[in-house]
Order: sequence, then C-alpha cells, then structure tokens
Amino acid sequence: MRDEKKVSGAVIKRLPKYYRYLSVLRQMGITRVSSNDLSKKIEITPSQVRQDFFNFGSFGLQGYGYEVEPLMQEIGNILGMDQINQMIILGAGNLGQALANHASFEKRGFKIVGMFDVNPYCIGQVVRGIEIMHFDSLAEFMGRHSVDIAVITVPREHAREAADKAISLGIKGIWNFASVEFEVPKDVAIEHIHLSESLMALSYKIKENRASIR
Amino acid sequence: MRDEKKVSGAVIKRLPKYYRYLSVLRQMGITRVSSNDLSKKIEITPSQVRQDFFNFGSFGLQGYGYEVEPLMQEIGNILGMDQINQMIILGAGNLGQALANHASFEKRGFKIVGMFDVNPYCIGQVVRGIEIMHFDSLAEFMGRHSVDIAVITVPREHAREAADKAISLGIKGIWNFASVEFEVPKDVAIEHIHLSESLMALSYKIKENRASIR
DNA sequence: TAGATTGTTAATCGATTAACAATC
DNA sequence: TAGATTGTTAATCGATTAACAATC
Repeated sequence: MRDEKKVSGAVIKRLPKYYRYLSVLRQMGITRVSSNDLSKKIEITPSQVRQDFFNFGSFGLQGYGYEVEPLMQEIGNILGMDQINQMIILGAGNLGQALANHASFEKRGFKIVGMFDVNPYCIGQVVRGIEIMHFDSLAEFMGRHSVDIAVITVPREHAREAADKAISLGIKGIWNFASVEFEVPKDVAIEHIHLSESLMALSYKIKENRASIR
Repeated sequence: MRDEKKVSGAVIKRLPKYYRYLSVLRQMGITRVSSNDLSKKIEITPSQVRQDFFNFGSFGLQGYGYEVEPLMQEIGNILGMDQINQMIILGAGNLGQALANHASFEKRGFKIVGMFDVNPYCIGQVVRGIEIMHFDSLAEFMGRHSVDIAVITVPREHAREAADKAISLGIKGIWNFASVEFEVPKDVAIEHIHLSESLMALSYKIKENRASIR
C-alpha cells in the first residue's frame, strides 16, 4: 500500500463497484480482464481504473491485464472483506428487519449478531435467527460480544441517542439510516444512507428531464 | 435559472441537505440565515453555499443574508418539491414494505400509489392503505394512474426486468435498491441505493481507522 | 520478436475556495 | 452612513484524463 497520502473518497466509492463486477466475471468463468474491459462496465476511463489501483499497489501484468481472482482478492482485502464484521441493528422496525433479512450482507462477511428495540411488542421476536432484545440490554450484550458496526434504523429523533450509546460502548462503525447527520469521534467510521436526499435528487432529475423535453 | 450550463451532480446532492437544515431552522422559528451559518451545519465553506445557489439565481440580500422560508421554497422548487410524485413499489418484500411504511416520504410529496409482487402469499395484503397487486396487472394499473417513479425492491436477478417493464409503460424515474447497475434511456432518471457498496466503504473506513491507531 | 497493456508521470478539466466589488 | 453579507469573478486545488516508457 502506497502509504502516507490518503486515498480519496471517490476512489473508495469505486472499489466496491470493481469488486462486484469482478465477482460477476468470476461467476462467468472469466479469469482475465483488462483495465479497458473494467472501465466499460463501471463507465469510467481505463486510465482511471489504473489510477485507482495505483493508489494501493500494482496488481496487473504489463501486456496482459489482470487475473480476475487475485485482483478481486486484493480489492477485497483493501475493503476489509477478509475479515468478518459483526453488526447489531438498533431499531427493529420495518427497515431494521428488512436489513436483517438481506442475506447478501452475510455472504460479504457482514454478520448480524443482535437486534435491539424498545417496543415491547417486538421484543422476543426472532428475525432470521436473531432475537430482538430490549435496548436496555445493549451494554451487557456488547460486553459479551465483539461488535464492530451499529446499524441505526431507529426513528430520526432517537438516532443520535442510539449512536452515542453504541459509541460509548466501543463501536467501530456506524451505518446510519436516520435522516440526521451527527458528528462522531474521529476513530469511529460512519456511512450515511440518506433515503430522502436520494429521492429528492431523483425528483430533481425527473423535473430536469421534463424541462429539456419541452 | 441560469440556463445552458448543466448543474453538477455534487451541487444537486447538497440541495437536499440545505433543504433539510432550512426546515429545521423554520421549525425552530428562525427566519434569517447567512451563508456562514448554513456552511457550518453542512460542513462546507460559505463560499460554496453561495456558489451553489448562484447556479440557480440569487435568493439572498446583500448585507443581510437569506430569509429561511423563501429560500427553502426556492430550493424546494428546484428539487421539484412543489409537485407530487406518484410512486409504485415493485417488490413487496421486507424492503418494499419498509419503504411503504416510511411516512416521511409522503410529507415531502412522494406518494405511494401501488405495490406489486409475484408472490401469491402477499398479494392482496394491504400496507399502509395500499393493496399489493400482482405484477401482471402493472400495465393496466399504469394505464389508469399517472405514475412518476418506480421503486425497484425486487431481488437482484429480476431488477432489470422490472425496470424495463416500468420504462416501457412510461415511468419517469427509477429508484433502484437492487445491487445491479443498468442502463436506462436518457429521458428516464435513475438513482441507485447501493447498500452493500455503502457497507463495504464503511468496512474500509473501519479498517483504515484500526490501521492508523497502531 | 512484435503486440499488448500496465504502471506512472504529465496535462487537463472541473470543483472548491478566496477575494472583493456591489449593495442592502 | 458604517457594517455586513451577498453575488460574482478569479485563484487554487484535486480529481480525471492523456500519454508513454516499461515490460510482459
């Protein structure tokens, strides 16, 4: 890994795309790929593919291209797919349960180990083998388990509180679905899924398309 | 609106953030805000706030700042919040139902008018007042209703098929939750929510944090 | 070897930031 | 009027693209 200079967010956002497409190629039995092939699928230039990889080392062979399997492995390692991330879901409502049922996360090494809520109605229910526990037992649970990621699917007004609690208990990353932005300590990673922002951007694009037709 | 030159995606992504923060200010009864105030909350520079608005016109008053209410109105209009977008949900599984239950979309003018699936078990069920219909009746339904947006929450392998169907029936925008990327005609807008990509980016950040601690 | 394609440096482009005149 | 803050142009920075030598 080229040390020191930090890799830009734009590059990181593309890595999973490479990873996904490489897994498709592998499934198709294709063992070799060029930066040109990759670039077409991800809709960027071949230059950028090579520039992106260059941030982390050299994974190809001049005059030949890249071996699919080892390249996928390398990118996977960069992304941390070589280790399992244990997750808890804070907020076992519709969205929380939908995420718990999303089998493909587990295939990628993201394992849900607990779900928490305050609603007495859903506590004790079992979703995909995971029992929904009361939020009050979170501290005790995290004492017994090594949890890496907290998924925040509680209502907006409780999001910060849930995140703060998880952080104080030593969480490493937060995957936030509540439409609030909050600050976290530098050593806690955070990714936001802002559904309504995405929807508003879509609305903008639709409006723009309508305007350009007229 | 400054015509001709297309507004960059980065700007569009920030508009909903301004909009959201303005709605918070309004709720707090604050009527006036400066680019400096706004910039602190969105974590950008005051320059960028003004530059962003400059793409669309001038909404402020020199020496004074911006009136919260009218500014929010303007940004809302740019984003198309002045009209209602009718949505259908294709795929009434956990995620589809979670989105249907997400009340805040409707407050922003995104109205779910139908849900579709192929699973006989869920067809006929009613979620938040919306009956789940069979996918086969989609064409007939869209003939009777004016639908703007299709939300794709079917499994990955059926995503393209569902999108193609909706496009052929005249959909204006696609909100895609399936982890596949597909091409759509230029006059169809699309926004992707790539959950596993976000999760992988989170994994990267966590790994990076761990590395920098050592 | 000849052809191909990477790794890597240099050039370009676009987005962000700075500066400041306009003006409330 | 004096002070403040926008609107807008110019400077800077970073990311993307191009180019090409290295080399398989």
